[in-house]
Amino acid sequence: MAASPHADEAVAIAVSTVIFALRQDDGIGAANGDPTIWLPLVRRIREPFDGSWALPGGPLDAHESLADAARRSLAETTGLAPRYLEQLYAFGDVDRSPGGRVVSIVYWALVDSAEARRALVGQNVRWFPADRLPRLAFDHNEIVAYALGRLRTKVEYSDMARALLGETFTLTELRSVHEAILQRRLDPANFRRQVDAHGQLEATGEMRRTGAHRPARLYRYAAAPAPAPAAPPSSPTSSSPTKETTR
Amino acid sequence: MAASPHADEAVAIAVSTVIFALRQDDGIGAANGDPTIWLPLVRRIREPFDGSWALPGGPLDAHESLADAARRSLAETTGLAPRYLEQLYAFGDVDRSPGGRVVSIVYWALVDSAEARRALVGQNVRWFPADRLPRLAFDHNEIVAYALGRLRTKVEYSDMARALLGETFTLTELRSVHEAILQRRLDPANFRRQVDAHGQLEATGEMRRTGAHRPARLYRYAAAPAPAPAAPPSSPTSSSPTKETTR
DNA sequence: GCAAAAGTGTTCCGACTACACCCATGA
DNA sequence: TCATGGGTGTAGTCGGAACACTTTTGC
Repeated sequence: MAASPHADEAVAIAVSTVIFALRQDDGIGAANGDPTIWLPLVRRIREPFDGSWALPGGPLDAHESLADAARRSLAETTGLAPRYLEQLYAFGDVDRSPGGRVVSIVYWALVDSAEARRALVGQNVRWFPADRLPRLAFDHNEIVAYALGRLRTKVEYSDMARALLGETFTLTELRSVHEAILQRRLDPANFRRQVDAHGQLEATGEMRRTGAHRPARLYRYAAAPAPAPAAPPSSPTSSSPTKETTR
Repeated sequence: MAASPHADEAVAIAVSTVIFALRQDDGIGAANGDPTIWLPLVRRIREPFDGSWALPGGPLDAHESLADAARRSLAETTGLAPRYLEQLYAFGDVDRSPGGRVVSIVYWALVDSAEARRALVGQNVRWFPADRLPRLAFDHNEIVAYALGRLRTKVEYSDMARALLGETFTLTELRSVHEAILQRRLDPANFRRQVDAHGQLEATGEMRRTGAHRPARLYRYAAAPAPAPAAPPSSPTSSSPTKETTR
């Protein structure tokens, strides 16, 4: 049944997700300590762009919200359940998809390293370092670049980096997350003061010992995560924009 | 191309715009100097919400970009051509539109006062003060509240306020725009230093004399507007997200 | 003891704030 | 000359950046 008088004039809606995780290794096998940003892509198995790598996603089901569609397609294609999920942008240029007009509502997401290892990697799903991507299907290279920009600006003023870590962590681990995203070194002393000035961290009392040096205190987040993709008073469970997620 | 096996499961796309302007008067007729934020709404002439006020908008045409659809529907319903236009958010809750699933890609826009006076006000188009809206159709009250939040956070770090003013203006006029949006008084001395620290203003050499006091210098913006809804390197004319429009 | 990372202290600087003060005009 | 807004000067405060220094471990 056609959605408009002219069947070929219908506009399809798709929901895709740029999902980030940190990995220690460099892809060749050397775990050199400094984590870098990786993301999972799925190989397309039909035209257009058959064989190309693309963002996980799929059509919007009539009975699910946009965020639910993002979570579902993510689970179906990669097996991943993100800790953080936020709408990025709606991409709707007329010519962005050869062979049919598609508006893509794109989300971006974060998973911690443990969850990332759980991904269903295989013939058609693979992790790529965010700064060394192949030529992707559609306008997905641009979309990833935009998502990376958002990740980098948002890590500086929100607590969203916590979604990339486990329950407890050292300040050096938290700092290395920020360093991986911002791609520059941060002063350990100043970083420490900045994070505990926000008063969201509490020491667990435990220590983590690694290497030939003083052990580090372990911390956890005391406060709930900043209401990132939470809702304005109205609809608490479904998808609504944050008070101000974007600057 | 059928959108889905069941016609009633198709998801429609609409594009709507929250468009802001400043007005001196208070709606009753008293021009008391302090401008306030107003926005135009259109009266719905069919179900659902027949008779209710709603954001200007309409369906997405298959051959136009999202931003073009926003501009077109704005021109058709209100006659307005905004100076500033940027994507706000895609609203897609399942139950937001009784009688059919609709995903609304919402833009927000600014017009200057001269353009605002040009609007086709009539039986079915009227301006409302942004903080005293009636109950609107759909989730449009929430959408306006979200857009107001974005306006208020963005005015503090971008030059987007210029879209609400004419070619030349005094610093007091520019400051009163900020005050109207932020709903608080700003120190004239500090405001002056902040704006010219950004180095975007240049004095025209002209003066504006109003009232029984020292005339004020007129300024204009020297630099091009910050690339608000401009494009990452690729597509210069069409709709792409800004480098970082959202915080 | 020595290297290395954890953690503390201190200084400098730039941005924002508050507010005192002078300037130019119309009435 | 007085009221009013235009415009300048200046001292206080706050947060970030830089970096010296101490602590605690493994070897």
